[in-house]
Amino acid sequence: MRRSLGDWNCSVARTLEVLGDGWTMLILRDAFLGTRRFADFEAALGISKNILTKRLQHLVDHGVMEKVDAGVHGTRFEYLLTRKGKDLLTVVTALRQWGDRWEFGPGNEPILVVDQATGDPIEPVRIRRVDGTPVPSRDLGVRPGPGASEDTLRRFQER
Amino acid sequence: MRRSLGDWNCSVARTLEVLGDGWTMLILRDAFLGTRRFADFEAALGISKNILTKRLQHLVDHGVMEKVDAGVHGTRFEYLLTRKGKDLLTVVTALRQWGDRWEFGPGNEPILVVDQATGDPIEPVRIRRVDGTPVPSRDLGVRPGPGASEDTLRRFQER
DNA sequence: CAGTATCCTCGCAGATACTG
DNA sequence: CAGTATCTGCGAGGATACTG
Repeated sequence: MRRSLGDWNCSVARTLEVLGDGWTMLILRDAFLGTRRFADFEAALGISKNILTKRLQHLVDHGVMEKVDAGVHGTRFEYLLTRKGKDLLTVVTALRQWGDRWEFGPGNEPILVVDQATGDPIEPVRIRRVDGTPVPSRDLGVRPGPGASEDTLRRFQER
Repeated sequence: MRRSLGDWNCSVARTLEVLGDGWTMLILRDAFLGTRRFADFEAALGISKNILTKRLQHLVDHGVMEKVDAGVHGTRFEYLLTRKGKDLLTVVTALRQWGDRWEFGPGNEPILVVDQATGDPIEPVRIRRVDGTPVPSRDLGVRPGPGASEDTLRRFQER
């Protein structure tokens, strides 16, 4: 039986529980691009209503989006990214960036990260040393952190 | 009917086609931590053999991992991250980081990114300005890039 | 427009047994 | 050890109709 992702003592697994679903990431991508209304998500993604309802609800439940009534006359709901949600831009960007590099070819990015004040493009996510210099991925390693399980530690030693 | 993710003209969707599955990300997490052998993935994840076979095969097909015979006496297969695969560390790190911040609390990271030469921890992924200074997520915006569809552009204008 | 409420289908994932 | 082969279920996702 597959354990629930939330049971893992692992931030990666916990995060996947929130957005591991196939649609969620695409909803977020569109949200970053400014989509706010139910019908717009529906049309853009070609997702069925009941699924979209469930996904949006799930995101609201986890505090990633908030549902606000932006109705001027009558009700009109909008789904907006919270701060927690906006903080997922690194994840979306990392995904896009990898796709640009390995699955797509450069120059085709449908999403661009920009400085909101100036509108200028911003350098995409990178892993850096503490002095700020970027590290090529071949020079990067990984080791268990403070919260790692005994099992993780053991397997890490063996390698 | 749901379109195949690969049909989208979007790097995010393309990437999700490679690793959008529920297990794949966790396999990669363990791969980064040094897990190489079939049985170790199996034990660590509690995944059933046939599924694991399929996932690993999928990753090999997409050039994320390679299956090599590391047998000294007899055959012993190992699944290793390719360069393309190692380049996913930004994605895994972004996921972990978000989980640390929003779902877990700090100081619990089972994975730590380190400089392979020194072993020192490395600053996690961030989005930065061209001058190298990091940008808080609330100051970040997004706009359609070169490859954006007409539809995306239109919805972006409306917001 | 923004959803509920049903019904249905297909495929992912699990369990188990077997193989070189 | 590293899989393949088979059977089974269950639930995510789709289609459609209906509602305030």
